[in-house]
Amino acid sequence: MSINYAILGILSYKSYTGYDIKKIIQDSTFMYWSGNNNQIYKSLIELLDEDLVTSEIQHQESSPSKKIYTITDKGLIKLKNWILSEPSLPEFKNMFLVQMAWSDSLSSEELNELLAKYENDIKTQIIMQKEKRVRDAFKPNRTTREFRLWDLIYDNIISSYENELIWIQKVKRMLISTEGGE
Amino acid sequence: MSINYAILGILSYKSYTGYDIKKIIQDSTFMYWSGNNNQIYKSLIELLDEDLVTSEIQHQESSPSKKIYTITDKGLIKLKNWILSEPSLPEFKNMFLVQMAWSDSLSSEELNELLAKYENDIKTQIIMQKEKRVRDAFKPNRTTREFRLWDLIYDNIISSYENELIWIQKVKRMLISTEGGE
DNA sequence: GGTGTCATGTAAACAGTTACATGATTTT
DNA sequence: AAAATCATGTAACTGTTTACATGACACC
Repeated sequence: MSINYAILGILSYKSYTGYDIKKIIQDSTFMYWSGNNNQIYKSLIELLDEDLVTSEIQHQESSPSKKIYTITDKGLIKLKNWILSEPSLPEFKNMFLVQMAWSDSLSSEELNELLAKYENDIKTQIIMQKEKRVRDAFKPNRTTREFRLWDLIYDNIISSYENELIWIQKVKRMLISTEGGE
Repeated sequence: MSINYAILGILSYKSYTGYDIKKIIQDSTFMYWSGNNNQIYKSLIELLDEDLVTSEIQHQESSPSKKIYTITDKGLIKLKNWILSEPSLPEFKNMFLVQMAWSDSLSSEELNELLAKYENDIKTQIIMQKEKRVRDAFKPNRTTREFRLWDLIYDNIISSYENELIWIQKVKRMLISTEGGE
């Protein structure tokens, strides 16, 4: 499971509990998994079985016990090998394109409304992602280079949405400019 | 299942067999499902159960029998309602960003190599997607507007990859310009 | 007194992929 | 002679989501 590498990465930064990891993944845009319990706790069991992480139980008064996971040397090697491995291509899954593919059955008004809704949703996303960039708590910053790498990851996400915005605005222009034409 | 709407859309264009639909989806970039048998044939059974499509068996000499699926009025209504419904946001799933997040553990050379590989893969994709745009067989074109809509879908895919290329080139510049710095 | 956070985990359902199975015809 | 295409379908597995379950504390 690819989420295992995301978790190994997080643990290479610092030791965490499953609950911590869950929150980090849920709050992250680029670590795109939902981060539900089932995924995280199952992953951690797998990583333990493969000796890529160890766990230490920490009892607390008046709070549930924690299991703190720490990456092993074997885990660090596995992580580095994966980082060095062939990158995979981004997956663009956009149900809106499927909707658009058959939207010639709509009237101009209906189609314009649909496009406007999508444009609005994208604009909202851009604002949200820009806020996230400023507010996010989990942002490794051990070296100047690491800080820049993480900054560029935020750039990627924001520019993806901005590119989508430019595209949908082009779509609107192209369809309005030819309305009723031919 | 969202693929059901993609199939309804295809059948709103023309009646097809499961095998035809499978090939259309496999060849399409924006209909992003793998289009394996299990998905298609299961979907078609569901659509039949809900009376959104009907099937007609066509026997052929010296070839396996076909089941030709045709959309019903109920199916057309269901499709139109879905097209008019709230669009969902695009999903950008990019494992490369996760790789990059922890790549400060690499040397400059290793990192540059990783970035170069990704840049190359993206460039290849752009060429492939531009070829697909020209060569694709399945491209509804019943009205000028429909032709334009499909053209804009191709634009979306290509511009997504082009945006990714611009981004990775920026990443290279940003990291090289500060190499060894601070 | 209800909701939210901390912290672990499991059960059931749904979605998706890979591989298997059949059998004829066509292409290399 | 082998591989690919046409055409249907199933089995087994993997991955993902939603919901359930527990229990204490903090906040409103």
